[in-house]
Amino acid sequence: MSTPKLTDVARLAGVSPATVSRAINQPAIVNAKTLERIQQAIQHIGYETNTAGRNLRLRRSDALLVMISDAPSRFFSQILMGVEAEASEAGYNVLVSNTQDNPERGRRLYASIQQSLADGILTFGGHNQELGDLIKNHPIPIVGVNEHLEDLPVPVTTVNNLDASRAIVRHLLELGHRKIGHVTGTTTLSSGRDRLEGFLSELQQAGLAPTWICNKHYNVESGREAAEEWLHLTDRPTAVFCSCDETAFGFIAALQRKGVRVPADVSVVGFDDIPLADHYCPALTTIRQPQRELGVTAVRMLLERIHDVEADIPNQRLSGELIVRESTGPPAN
Amino acid sequence: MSTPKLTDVARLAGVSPATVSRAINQPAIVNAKTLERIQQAIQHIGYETNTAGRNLRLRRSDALLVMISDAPSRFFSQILMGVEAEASEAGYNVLVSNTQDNPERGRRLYASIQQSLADGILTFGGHNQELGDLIKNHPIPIVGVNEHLEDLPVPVTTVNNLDASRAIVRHLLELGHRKIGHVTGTTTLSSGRDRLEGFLSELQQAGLAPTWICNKHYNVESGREAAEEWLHLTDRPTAVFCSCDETAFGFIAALQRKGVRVPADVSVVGFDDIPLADHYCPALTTIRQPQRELGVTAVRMLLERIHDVEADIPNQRLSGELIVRESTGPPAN
DNA sequence: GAAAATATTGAAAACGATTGCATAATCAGC
DNA sequence: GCTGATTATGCAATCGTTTTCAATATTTTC
Repeated sequence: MSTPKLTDVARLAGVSPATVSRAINQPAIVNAKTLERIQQAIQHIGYETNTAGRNLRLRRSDALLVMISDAPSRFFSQILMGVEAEASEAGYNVLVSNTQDNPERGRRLYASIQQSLADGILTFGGHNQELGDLIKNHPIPIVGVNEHLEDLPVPVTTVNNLDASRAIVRHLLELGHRKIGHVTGTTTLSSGRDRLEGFLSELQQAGLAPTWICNKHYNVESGREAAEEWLHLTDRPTAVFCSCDETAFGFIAALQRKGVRVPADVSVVGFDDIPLADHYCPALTTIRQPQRELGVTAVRMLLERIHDVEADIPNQRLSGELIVRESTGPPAN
Repeated sequence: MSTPKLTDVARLAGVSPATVSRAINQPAIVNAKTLERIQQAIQHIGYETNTAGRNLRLRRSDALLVMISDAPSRFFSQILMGVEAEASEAGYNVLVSNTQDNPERGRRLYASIQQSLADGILTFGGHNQELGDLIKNHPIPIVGVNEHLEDLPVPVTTVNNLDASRAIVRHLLELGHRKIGHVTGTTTLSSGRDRLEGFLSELQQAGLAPTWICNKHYNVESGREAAEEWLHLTDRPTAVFCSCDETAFGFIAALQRKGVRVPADVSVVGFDDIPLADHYCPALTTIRQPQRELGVTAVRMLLERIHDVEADIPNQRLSGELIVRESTGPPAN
């Protein structure tokens, strides 16, 4: 007497379970009269199809898996919201899993995927040994978010890091800066490399060489450390492109503490446009990432792959927008 | 020839499927010799139990559902990491779902829960109509995180907002402040109310009345708005307790823009201790929330409830820690 | 050494849905 | 009114596990 099942509906409607199943999944092929009777019955006893039974029979799961291989990324939750919305729209559930540091957990996860835990994988963050193995052994739909996966035949969606970085440099050049520095992100990640490359190439095109390259990671501490270095430079850049907003904040805060003013003494640019960027003092000039759209796009790509395993899915580069605020201005002199 | 199943293992090991199942789930009751043979076979063909089949038979899902009813909360991803880690440890998967604004989606979700989509629910954020209905109709294990759910018999885990707020006020009193204000969080949420109440009660105990109460929400904009108000006050508090770090940042940034110095002109305290708090200028005095631990605790409570539906599970209040940094100091005069 | 107790295993029936094949019912055309 | 095409339905097998019940093998006990 617990949850009603297909059979209960069938009995109530006076038809066979097969017909009820068809009424639900392919209403077109069942007689209008019968259909209505069945729908009434479903309404009446509040029937909902059982996922486990259906999954077992259909050998699929209606679930997407979100994998995060590192600490919660900079704006993970924003993207996740996009993922969730789009997936749910398409009738899929979203599983979250973190493979951090634990190869065994990663292995178990991948193993369980082959059998209907999830129909596809969305992976955040960089390359990953187990992921590579998985793909080799069991072709399963996978789409990468934010970072390219070296050597792996996995379509990815990212912001156009190259163009965005170039736009930043152009902005600084237009303000009159000639001595420009860059605090890199994690350069083992493709985004870190692309931002660096965009920075370098645009400078080169202007006939300039970078004044300062500071190799760091995507976090606040990196900004503070970079500030230390900057303070000790003999030839200081008048503008610094930090690889993400957090780094920019750490950089600015550490400088302010030493009495250096932004942008009067040095201009600073970030990347991402996190909510705080507009409410910092000074408000941060940065690149707005289409966070939610990244999630949505990733799901669309994944579903396409799921529905047609052979489909050739190209990488998607979404464009970031330069948001000019207070942290950039003309060079001191 | 695709993924090996129980039967394949059985055939290879020369036993019945039943024995293989036992070897996996209750190794103790199967003969040592047989057990080893079975394990060899499992290893050999790389068998992994099929979730759908198992779930169907056992009528459960080994999955927990994370519900988020509002925009990605302030430190959602941190807590989610805790949830994921603890759940995975116990062999559970984590589903993420967002019911925001869409009652139909909420309904569908709840409906599908009754039948093995998830064994339990973790809900972030406040009360929720559908949730109430769900509980009434189908008792299912649920645990709340961060916020109390009015009227619903749902155990929750939160930081001890009352004590933390009191600690903040005590800190400000010790610094010599007598005119203290509070920018509230969302007071339709229990956390917002508790922080306010802690603030008021500690002041009262010191024989003081609040100088300023500014009703806002948990976000950056609120901080900026509150700053506007503060600037127009005739009797300005010398210290302001902002209900979360973001609000504090918005508040400080807007003040700095007007030339008001923190903490020289006004002391500011936040709540949460997000990563940026330590790298702001000035570094923010705030309450450190045990974010990851909140997630872990929530999962433990939920699992307890799942294993014993009758269990009486008390609310868990984790304690926050006051972190004194640069944004608070003695009053101006 | 036989009876009784215990330890291992297997056969078969679920769990709840979907679907290929076959059958029954309806209908068009002459 | 009969044949052949079409439309609707039902039967029964299947997806991969788990578990009850009964049967067999192994010990233990006297």
